[in-house]
Amino acid sequence: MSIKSRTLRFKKGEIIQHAGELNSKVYFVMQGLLRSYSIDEKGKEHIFMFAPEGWTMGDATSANDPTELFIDALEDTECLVREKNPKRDGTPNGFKALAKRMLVLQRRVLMMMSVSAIERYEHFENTYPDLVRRVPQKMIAAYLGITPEALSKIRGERAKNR
Amino acid sequence: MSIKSRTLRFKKGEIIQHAGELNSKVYFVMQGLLRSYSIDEKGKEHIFMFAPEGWTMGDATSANDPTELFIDALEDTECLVREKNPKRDGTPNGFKALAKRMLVLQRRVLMMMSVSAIERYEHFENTYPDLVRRVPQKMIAAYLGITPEALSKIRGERAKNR
DNA sequence: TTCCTTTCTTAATCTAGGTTAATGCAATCC
DNA sequence: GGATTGCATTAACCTAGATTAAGAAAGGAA
Repeated sequence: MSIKSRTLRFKKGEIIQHAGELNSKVYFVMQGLLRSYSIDEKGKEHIFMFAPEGWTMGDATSANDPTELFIDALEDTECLVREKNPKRDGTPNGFKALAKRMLVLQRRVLMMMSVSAIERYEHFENTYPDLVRRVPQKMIAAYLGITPEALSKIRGERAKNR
Repeated sequence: MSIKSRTLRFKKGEIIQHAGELNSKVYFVMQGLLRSYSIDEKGKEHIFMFAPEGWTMGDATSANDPTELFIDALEDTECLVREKNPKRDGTPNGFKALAKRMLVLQRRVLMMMSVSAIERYEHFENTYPDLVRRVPQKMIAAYLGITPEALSKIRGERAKNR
């Protein structure tokens, strides 16, 4: 294990990454505890993950895009820092593809925690405009994590208000 | 793009992968629509993802472990099939590490959809026994996707029943 | 120590979404 | 064609968890 990487120390409470800034680093925790989290419009924190000893912490966004998560140290922490996204290939199974799927998953987890069923539905509509027609309602409900009855109600109410 | 891969066709409704069996394949959809899902103890389906044209569908488990998801075709589908987990390296940023993080995420999404707050808390306890003491309650709540008040109530009730 | 801030708990209320059940429709099979 | 099966909708009721508020306990800083 000797890709170029240096050791960094963070003090308890220190903010390592602010959402919205560029940060191409990944942190491997040797000692201590990091966490990553987002803050929604209401100011509420949603913790994406904890990284104690032996875990790796990083935002799934590409090195060129603004980060979506805050990262801070919950304890005095010592870790190895590396650059993320070695830009190998574009094959369907390459790093890039995996990284992209990670990002989708990261957002999905955060959505499940922070937004209401109707917002998740609307996000689904935007992400996959054609699937709304290709897939039965009850499957969309199962994807959103609600019952078909709840989805039907939501859609009914939304249709009324317009 | 020419890793060895062959084309397969599935008919609408066909089940491509059963949870619990070994399956080392990854499917890249050329035409049609696949979905992956789990079935919980109550028999309820939870859809993990849809894969229309251009998307890749695969279970995040390693090629040697039993799968956790069902995969079926929602439409007649044509796709490229490849083997997953090219076993490159064990560096913290290698495929293996990424794949492991994917699996954790996959499970987390499914948990958010299918299990109650108290079950998520107990799963957290088992996964990170020491973090329960190292991290403030309110942060555990933010990780579970509930309020600190709700977590406090849950813990209080559980302490009573024993 | 004392003060101050943050965290945790308890309790009263509220609400999004679940559950159950009935109905109408569309698709599939004989 | 009729019969069966599965899907979508509506409505009445129920419950897990949110919200609000107020104390109690626990840390930190002086």
